[in-house]
Amino acid sequence: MTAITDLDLLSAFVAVAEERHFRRAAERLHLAQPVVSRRIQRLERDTGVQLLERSTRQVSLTDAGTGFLDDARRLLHDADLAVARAQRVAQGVLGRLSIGFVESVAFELLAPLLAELERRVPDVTLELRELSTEQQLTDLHADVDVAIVRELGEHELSAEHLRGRHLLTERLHVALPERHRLAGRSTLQLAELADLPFIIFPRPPVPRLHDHLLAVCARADFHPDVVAHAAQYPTMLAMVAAARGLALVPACARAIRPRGVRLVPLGDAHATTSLSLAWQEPAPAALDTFIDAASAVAHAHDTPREI
Amino acid sequence: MTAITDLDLLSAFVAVAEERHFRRAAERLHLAQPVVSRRIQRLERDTGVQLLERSTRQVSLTDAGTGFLDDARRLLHDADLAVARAQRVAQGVLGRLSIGFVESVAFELLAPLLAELERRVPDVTLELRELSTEQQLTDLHADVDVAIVRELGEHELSAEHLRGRHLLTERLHVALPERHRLAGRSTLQLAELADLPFIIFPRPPVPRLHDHLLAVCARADFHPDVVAHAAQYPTMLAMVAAARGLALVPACARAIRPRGVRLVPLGDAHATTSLSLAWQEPAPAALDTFIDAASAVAHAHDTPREI
DNA sequence: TCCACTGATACCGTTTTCGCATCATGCGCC
DNA sequence: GGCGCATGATGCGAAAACGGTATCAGTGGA
Repeated sequence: MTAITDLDLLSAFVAVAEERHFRRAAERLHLAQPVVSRRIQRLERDTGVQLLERSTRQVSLTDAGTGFLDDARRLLHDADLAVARAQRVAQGVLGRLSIGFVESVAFELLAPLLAELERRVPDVTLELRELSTEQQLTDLHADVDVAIVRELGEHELSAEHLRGRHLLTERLHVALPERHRLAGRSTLQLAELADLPFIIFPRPPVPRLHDHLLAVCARADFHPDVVAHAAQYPTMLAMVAAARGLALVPACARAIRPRGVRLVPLGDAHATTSLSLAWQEPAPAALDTFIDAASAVAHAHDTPREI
Repeated sequence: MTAITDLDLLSAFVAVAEERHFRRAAERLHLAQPVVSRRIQRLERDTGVQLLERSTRQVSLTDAGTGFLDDARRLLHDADLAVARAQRVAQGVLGRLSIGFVESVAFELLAPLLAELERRVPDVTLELRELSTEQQLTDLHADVDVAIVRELGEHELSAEHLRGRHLLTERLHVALPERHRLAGRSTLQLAELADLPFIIFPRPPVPRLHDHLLAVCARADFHPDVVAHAAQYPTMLAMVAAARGLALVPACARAIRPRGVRLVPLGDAHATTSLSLAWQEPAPAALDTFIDAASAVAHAHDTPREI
């Protein structure tokens, strides 16, 4: 098998072919002229093909050399390109990133986050998957590189290679039918809702938020009177609009402007809910940029408004 | 500039990536295992990118390595391809050959010659140019790699790097109007034509054939009574058919079966005309095959018939 | 005829690279 | 749970490869 192993030989050949002069080619390559002579000899020996016709007065390409010149240039270029691509993947500016997120992220956060990622890493292909928090933490290493989840506890990060980071905390709001007697209030206390009917997230599919909201109520010393369950926000808010009960939702639910529903912020200090990032090591290099972008976008949404 | 110079590093990387095992990769490459370890290290150092994740128990590709594997395989393949192409050009089975030929070659010789070349060197692109002998010998190094010419003298080959080779000799025929009194003869002697009117090739565009035919007549001790000139065979034979005169043409003119014209072979020993190849060094590698094919085709046409 | 200039070669010191032997580490088995 | 085996990494000495300087040899022009 006669094959090329050293791209320096190709560089020498390209230089000589373009300069048609061994000494000038050597200068271009910052080498002594005999080195270039030997590289051309080695290239011709390795390929078994005479590529250059040379006398002491002039250098010219053979037919085989003419064709090989194009191939050599392309090979050198492709080699550089391959290295550059690998470097860009390692830097996280090229590649693929699979992002999982809970439904409510799509209300406000997702659009500016995608815009920011497009700005920072346009060559990273994003795969978006709307999933529940539970599904995401389970599938984390399979389909999802990074998850945006609700109510991630610090203690959960002890799992193997599981890492997490708090993103933002938002105030809980009460969703009321717009003709409800409390709908005109600018703020409410949980205690005022103790005897009212609640629509709440069902435990089996979304246990985390279910448990969190019950815990929030418990800190206000009551157990809500649950009259219905809904696993998605539009369903839940439609039920509120139909005056079946009221619901506790994150502030970002305001963004979907539900018809016939008023959202009133809760004044209780602990009436909040958090969004966090979670991922599993090793992660794609684009993750760092993603975390940065997500934090920036969350911060921009967080500070101007009250939590 | 961080770049690859050694394709052996890529081979090592591909082997390790495919085997996911340094020792097996080393065996595949017929190397000791430490060599492979160091080649991977060198590749990662040269590119500045970690391509493999390796513990003592398993080897896996990083994201950058996964993409780089494809590029590395393609680069190695392209390098082999480039060498193979150059070798094929040097062997003359790939490339380009420009063939010049005089008009009469198209009558008989050209078709089987092209078929033979297609069979022997299908990847050689042929450029065909019908030109006079004079034009070909002038343009030889410019546009035409090899010329098929009439009446090439040995003394002409003394020119710089001009080479030649006799191809075939064919008998001259007399072209007569089919109702001419001599048209029924199976053979004729030049001396019988001494007083008849001749149509002949004009000297300026085709001096070689003009001079040759006059010389042939001179050896039969007469100077033809030239009543008209024609530079192409169809024109000349149309004039013969119109009974303007008679003409001397090579045997291959039979192949065009001119209407209203009879071709009668000349019995004189010297009443022949030759086709030769001419080329200029250096010539494309495909020339050898061409000479071989042309000789074979000429021989096949030459031997079954009388010259 | 000589000179200037070209690519090829000889030689030498340095660097690189190879293979062997060995080390460090991590998983599995008893 | 400690021992053993397999794996990739490292140390080292010998050999090969490589680059640079000096020089040779061929060619074309003054």
